[in-house]
Amino acid sequence: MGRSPCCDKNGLKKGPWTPEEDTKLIQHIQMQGPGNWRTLPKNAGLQRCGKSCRLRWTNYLRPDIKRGRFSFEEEETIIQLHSVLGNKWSAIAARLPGRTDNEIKNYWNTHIRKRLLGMGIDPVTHAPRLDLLDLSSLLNSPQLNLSNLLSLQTLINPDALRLALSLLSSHTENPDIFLLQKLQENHLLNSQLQNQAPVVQPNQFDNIGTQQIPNQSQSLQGDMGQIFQNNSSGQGLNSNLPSFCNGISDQFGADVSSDNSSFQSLNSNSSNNNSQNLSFESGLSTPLINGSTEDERDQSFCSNLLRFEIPEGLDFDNFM
DNA sequence: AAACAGTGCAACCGCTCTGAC
DNA sequence: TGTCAGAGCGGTTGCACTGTT
Repeated sequence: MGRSPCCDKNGLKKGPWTPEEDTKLIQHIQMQGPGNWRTLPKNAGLQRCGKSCRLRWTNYLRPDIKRGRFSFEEEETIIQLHSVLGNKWSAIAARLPGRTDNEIKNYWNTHIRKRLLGMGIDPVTHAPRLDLLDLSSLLNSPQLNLSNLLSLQTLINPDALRLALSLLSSHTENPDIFLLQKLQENHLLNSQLQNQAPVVQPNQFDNIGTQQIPNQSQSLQGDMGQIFQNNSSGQGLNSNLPSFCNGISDQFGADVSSDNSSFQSLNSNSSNNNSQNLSFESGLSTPLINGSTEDERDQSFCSNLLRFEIPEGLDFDNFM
């Protein structure tokens, strides 16, 4: 179609804005309003394209922009919204007064994403990915039993399973190698029986609310419950998780053993299969946590992440 | 003190969406 | 109904800053 560019690139300035340019833009918008962005630079006496002016204004100069470090509440809100909305940064920004989509996007990519990965949580699906955790520390514990291993199989990527097997193979005194081999065999069997990968893939839950969730995900709740149930007695997987993720297992242990509600979001959605009636209120009313150290922050961050539930009655249209 | 690597963020790019004609 | 321009959006880049060796 050959659409014309938004502006004539020749002679127009690019790169960082100077204070003088900022002043010109602010003064013009305060007097005239933004109006037409394409004609704005000329009227304001700026050697910039309209698009650059619009971005500068919306991302930096707007008077209602809140600058500075994200609070913990904001961070939690971002994570929770992202788990529902995905990379709809503008929709997320609409729920965070004073924050821009660009700012949130940057903060996600530079801080939150890394932290989630470090905790073994897939930043795309927000599901725990045990294959992202340190499997060697996980498997070197004598407390690992067949029940837990069989429970893990829906979460562990077959490649990670093979890796774990090889790790255990190097510890010949460890009797769990037999169990792991059984687990791998079971994996192969599942793969043959079902014409799909028997693991939780990153995008497995992308279509929650819009289509039927595979049975695989329904088994997830029971599996996770089984895994973390042992935790209440101080045994089981909890002690095998890396220290930075204690918050996860603590929370799971408590929640699952009491009411089996962890991961309810996945199942409640799959059973309801009705994204139109979901409400976001409880999802946004996150508890205020005053942890000040990074460790405390990570722990509560970790636990609350996995507690997130997509409430019934959420109306996605409100966010789009 | 200098070199290098890692990190954070503002700004840009290019595609998509939307509404006017 | 199709075309087009404006605006919005998500992904990416480039650079300044900071920490480490």
